[in-house]
Amino acid sequence: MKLVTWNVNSIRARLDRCLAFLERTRPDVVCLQELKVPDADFPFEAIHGCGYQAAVFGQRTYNGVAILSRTAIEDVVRGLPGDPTDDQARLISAMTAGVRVVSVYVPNGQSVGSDKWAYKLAWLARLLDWLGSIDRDDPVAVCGDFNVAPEERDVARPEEWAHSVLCHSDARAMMLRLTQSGWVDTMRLHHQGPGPFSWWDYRMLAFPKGNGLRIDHILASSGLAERCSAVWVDRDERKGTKPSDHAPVIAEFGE
DNA sequence: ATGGCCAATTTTATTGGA
Repeated sequence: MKLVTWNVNSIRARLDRCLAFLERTRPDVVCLQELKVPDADFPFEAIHGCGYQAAVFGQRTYNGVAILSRTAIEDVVRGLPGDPTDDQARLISAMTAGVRVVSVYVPNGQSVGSDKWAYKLAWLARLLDWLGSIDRDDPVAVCGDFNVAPEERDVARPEEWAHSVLCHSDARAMMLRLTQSGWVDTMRLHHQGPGPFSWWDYRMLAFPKGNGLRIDHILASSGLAERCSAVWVDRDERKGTKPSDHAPVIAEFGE
């Protein structure tokens, strides 16, 4: 089973690239983030034409997450529990291909100390609470843009990013709690770094200069992680015309 | 062997991203 997570930074702006990626890579399941469309404007027909079902939790302008699958998608749950006042479309979960799949878009946090920073930490705390209630013996994959580079080896230039919202110790502590509670960072099963990176800023020639960070992750429950045979980043997706600033992260699972 | 922000909307500026 080939599983992908990809922050596309607008599904409408990225549709052609997204379809070409599906044709070339033929993943079984794809978690998308930053759709930036309401459900009504999601390109269901084009995705179906590629052979994929889609479960969508969209939102106008910002956020929006989806799960695509070549097989049936069941038990779709939209939104992260724990705060009835939160109306941001940042999490969708569903059963497909024998796995509970979660597509997450963690808040960026903008700047340390801002209102958005507080929202990021509160959202991560809610995510940890919710994931704590899930049995890690079941096959579960939590995939998405976590907006956290968990360790120094996840940053090409750590000194440059030391004070950013992506590397702050409070955010890193949340990721550490996840990986210490039975959620396996699948990339680190197969690659010890530095890198591979999954995001490069559009500005300042970050990509050609190699100024990347690993902020997109595929976490697997203990039960699923045992089946993880390979993980990699499709770096080529960051090249060429109109790329997303994120590259897809891909994990392969046996059986 | 990549390229000097990008996308959406509030649209010829502004906001948020990360």
